[in-house]
Amino acid sequence: MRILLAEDEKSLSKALVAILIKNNYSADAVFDGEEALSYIMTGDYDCVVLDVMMPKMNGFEVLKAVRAKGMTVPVLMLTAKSQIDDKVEGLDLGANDYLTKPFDTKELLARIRAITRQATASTDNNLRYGNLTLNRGTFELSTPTGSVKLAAKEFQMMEYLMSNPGMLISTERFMDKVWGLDFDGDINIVWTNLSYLRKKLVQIGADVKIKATRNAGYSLEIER
Amino acid sequence: MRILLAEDEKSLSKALVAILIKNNYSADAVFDGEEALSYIMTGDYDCVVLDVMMPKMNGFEVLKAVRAKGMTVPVLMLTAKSQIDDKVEGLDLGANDYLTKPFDTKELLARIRAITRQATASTDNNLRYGNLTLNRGTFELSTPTGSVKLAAKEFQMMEYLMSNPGMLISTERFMDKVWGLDFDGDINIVWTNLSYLRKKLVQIGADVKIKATRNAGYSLEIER
DNA sequence: CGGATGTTTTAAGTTATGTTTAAGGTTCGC
DNA sequence: GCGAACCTTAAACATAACTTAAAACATCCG
Repeated sequence: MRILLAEDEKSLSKALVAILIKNNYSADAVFDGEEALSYIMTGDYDCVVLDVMMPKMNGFEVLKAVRAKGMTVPVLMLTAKSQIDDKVEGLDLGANDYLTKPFDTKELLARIRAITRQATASTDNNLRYGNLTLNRGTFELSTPTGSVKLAAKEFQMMEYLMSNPGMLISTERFMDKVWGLDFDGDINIVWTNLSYLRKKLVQIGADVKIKATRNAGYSLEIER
Repeated sequence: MRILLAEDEKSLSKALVAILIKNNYSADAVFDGEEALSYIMTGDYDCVVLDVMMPKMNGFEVLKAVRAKGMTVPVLMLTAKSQIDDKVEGLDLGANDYLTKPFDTKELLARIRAITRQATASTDNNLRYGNLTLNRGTFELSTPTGSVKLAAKEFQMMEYLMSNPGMLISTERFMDKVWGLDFDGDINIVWTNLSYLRKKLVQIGADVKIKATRNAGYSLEIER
């Protein structure tokens, strides 16, 4: 689950990112409205936490632009203090929820869970494909005959594959989605992790393979 | 995937085209706003990268004209430096995203992926002609009786043929589109790949042929 | 703190597949 | 029937994809 945090106050931003990561989200931070907008437009995020007061473009302007493009990504807005007018304006523009500073981190996490749940609309915490089950809480990937625990990156790759069964996902897309746009390591890292994943699939006797299509990408495929 | 690059600075333009082609896009370059507009109006492009500062018509004027005609092609604008007013103006006019010069080529590619993904997600991703269907996501060419996977070059040639059905396309044109202007190999390479394509067409029982017209070019033709 | 354990990333070597070259064959227009 | 344009095939080459090992990092626990 990838979250974008747009908050210009550096110390708060840093603290929140740490908290999010600790709670198994992958989080990217941006510090002004323009950056926020252009990161959101990549479509790589499952949730956006958007401060209203920001340099260059404020949170409302960003939200307005995002919705104008037809993007439905859940947005949680942060307002400095409980301004009724702010709330009304934000709701009109299509924000999913509000939080008034200062807030409790527990509440932030709860609201993030709430709006992302709404979006994914699935009460079931497991993903299934073929004889595979991926438990999103424990990172366990299992078949009737065995199970392994996935590491975080492996888990994100598998989660992405399993939530788009049969769809082709390019190496670059994996990079964008799992490592984030500003990662600048080698592309090899995707291949390495795919390799580990495949090994684990064999280990637990999965009837699912990760199939490569040269120059195009990867997809899950049920064997014979 | 065809991309139009409108950028008047020649050396930058050339470098970007080379990068785009290397990444399996087929790219055309234009050097002023008027040209850009008339190329965009052909409707042949899946994405436009548009510099703001250009001779004859600037990027905003072009964008405005394009949207006024009701064209929804995704547009990525390039601004010389982070001008807030520019961003706001462009967004109002219907740009899909922004990039501030100088930028990293990796970021450019990521943003192109992002805006084209949005666009292609909703619309049909297949090209059709005769009993043929070309899936642009998986590179699969199929008929009711069979299907094959195309290699990247084959795919680009076929995509180009199918998006200009019946049109005559010269060997040189193929070279430019698929291999790029600065490719300096033999012309034979086009023939070789056409040959492979034809073989695959027969294999899957296509009712479409790639017809050669001596000294003129190639075109798709439905066999009666 | 400091060693143990597990994860992520880098590096380097290997394999498979797609791309290009090369060379000879065929067809067409004159 | 001759030359230019086009076609085909196979072999040489290039590179995307894969794997493994080891280095770098992070986390946990005494």
